[in-house]
Amino acid sequence: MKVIIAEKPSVAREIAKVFGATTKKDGYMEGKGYTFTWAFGHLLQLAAPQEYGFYGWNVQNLPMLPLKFKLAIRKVKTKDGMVDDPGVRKQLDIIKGLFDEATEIIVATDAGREGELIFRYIYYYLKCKKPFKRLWISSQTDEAIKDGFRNLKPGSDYDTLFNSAHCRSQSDWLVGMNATQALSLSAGTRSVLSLGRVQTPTLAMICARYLENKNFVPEPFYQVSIMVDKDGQVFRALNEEKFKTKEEAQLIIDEVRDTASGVPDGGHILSVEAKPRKEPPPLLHDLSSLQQEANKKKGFTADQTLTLLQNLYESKLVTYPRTGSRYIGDDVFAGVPVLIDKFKDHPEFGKQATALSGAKLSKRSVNAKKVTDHHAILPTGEIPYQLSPDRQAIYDLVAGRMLEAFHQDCIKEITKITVQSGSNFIASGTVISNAGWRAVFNEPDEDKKEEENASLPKVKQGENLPVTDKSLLEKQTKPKPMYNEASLLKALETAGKEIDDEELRYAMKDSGLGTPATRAAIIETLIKRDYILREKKNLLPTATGLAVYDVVKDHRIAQAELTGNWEKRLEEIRSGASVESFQEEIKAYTRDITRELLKAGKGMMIVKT
DNA sequence: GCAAGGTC
Repeated sequence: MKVIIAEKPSVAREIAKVFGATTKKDGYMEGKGYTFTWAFGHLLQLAAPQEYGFYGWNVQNLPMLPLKFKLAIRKVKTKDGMVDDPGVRKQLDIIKGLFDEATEIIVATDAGREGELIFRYIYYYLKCKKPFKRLWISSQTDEAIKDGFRNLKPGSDYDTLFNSAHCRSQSDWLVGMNATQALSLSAGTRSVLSLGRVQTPTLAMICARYLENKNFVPEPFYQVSIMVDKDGQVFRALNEEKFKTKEEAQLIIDEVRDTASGVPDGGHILSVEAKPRKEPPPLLHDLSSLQQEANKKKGFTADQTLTLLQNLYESKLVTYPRTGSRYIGDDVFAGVPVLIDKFKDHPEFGKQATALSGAKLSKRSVNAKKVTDHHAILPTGEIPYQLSPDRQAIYDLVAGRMLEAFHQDCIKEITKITVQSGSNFIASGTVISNAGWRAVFNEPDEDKKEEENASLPKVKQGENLPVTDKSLLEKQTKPKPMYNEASLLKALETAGKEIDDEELRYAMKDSGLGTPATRAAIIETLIKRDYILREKKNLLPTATGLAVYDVVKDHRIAQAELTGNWEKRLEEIRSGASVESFQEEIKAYTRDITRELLKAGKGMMIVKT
């Protein structure tokens, strides 16, 4: 008997379907001489400190450097403390029974570092010795699965991938457990002051932005604008120079040849530029972009969006939610026209779905090379029935984005009129001549400038028009806004570096902080620790958060670059570099940070709020 | 009581 093990039930079911195996058993399926079972993500984790003899929280134990890490069943919190998750224990028993009967195991966990770790931890925990082969696919279509089974790889091909995964796991344990105890013990508060490779740089970003915003000194500046009249249609034109003093701006005002100063046609049209601009449709959603959109449009937290999306996924209404890819492969794209047709009767999108039906679809989101473990989020085409309003809202964001992503470009007519009246003034206006993808949600363009005119009259170069008004604008420089969940999620993708270009940001995905699946949990952890709080939409540090930031801000543990460096080393391990030298560096770093925090925490000021 | 990673 061959046993196939997947990372999660949905994938096992997909594979079983391709084989034509339909017999459902408790915790697995079977048919055609194969058995299909699954994990639920990580069933096993590195054992807690007490499993190595480090009892209690005690300075004497630090740094805790286990000689050999142990594995333990995933825990759940109950009123009696942490206990083995009963569901996990049961599934492990089922897997053990199947492995015992197996002649061969086929590893079908997700094609990536963590997928490898999920299987290997099970395999080693169960002390299994059976031979195993690896299924390596990046799409779960029938064709991709069949293809993958024709090309099974030797299990040992992925030994170095496992090594890098295991190193990642141990390193996070060593640095996180030791730093957390060191700081908590030395600060002398009885509360937990947790630190970690991901959560601490995240906290640092929130605190740094908060302080920058709070300490920002606004500087006043002055600009001049005029109102110009074309046959009764009045538009605003702005002098683009920013002046530090009122007096300088006043000189510009004084030169304006407006009607009040006795000049009937004092606005000379120097030039009129009108050019169309194409705005391509947005990419399909991955989890992070959907969380950002849902936060902006509906005010949902990252955690709420993930929960709602998981619900929709379990109801088979949307594809796998925790994806980091905004693309689909050609195989999935082939099914998109049918999918679009399913929305012809949708109350909000019906018209757009009908318009798209049979039309040429944009292929911007189609790129098999950019599909990683999972493709972008799509509706499955199943018809939803009586969704709660929140679930419906998320479902509509997914469905609407699909229609947008395959729609035509939005064509904008951008007009720029330069008016001379003493100095030069510029009027700009954007008119959408063909809405394209923007017709789906039909919402105003968010990055429109304040001074932009809704529409501009037709004027000709060389014309002289009356200037009906002139005004001095008093403005102030503004600080960067505090982080909210949307802007924080975006910043985590690029580890705090500010990159606006969508494609460029996408290229940095692998060097971001955390993963799509964990970012919501990171935010919740910081809130649970009383490091940050939600105030309206913003995420603000608490006194405790700021105190922790103050202690760690100059240490590597607070810097996103730590993850970048680890990732570089882990990638080298994956391609065969020595595991030992990295492990020694991590141990040395653990000793350093523990020693420093034991000292630094003593001077820490925790103001209890 | 603690990390980050995955998922019901």
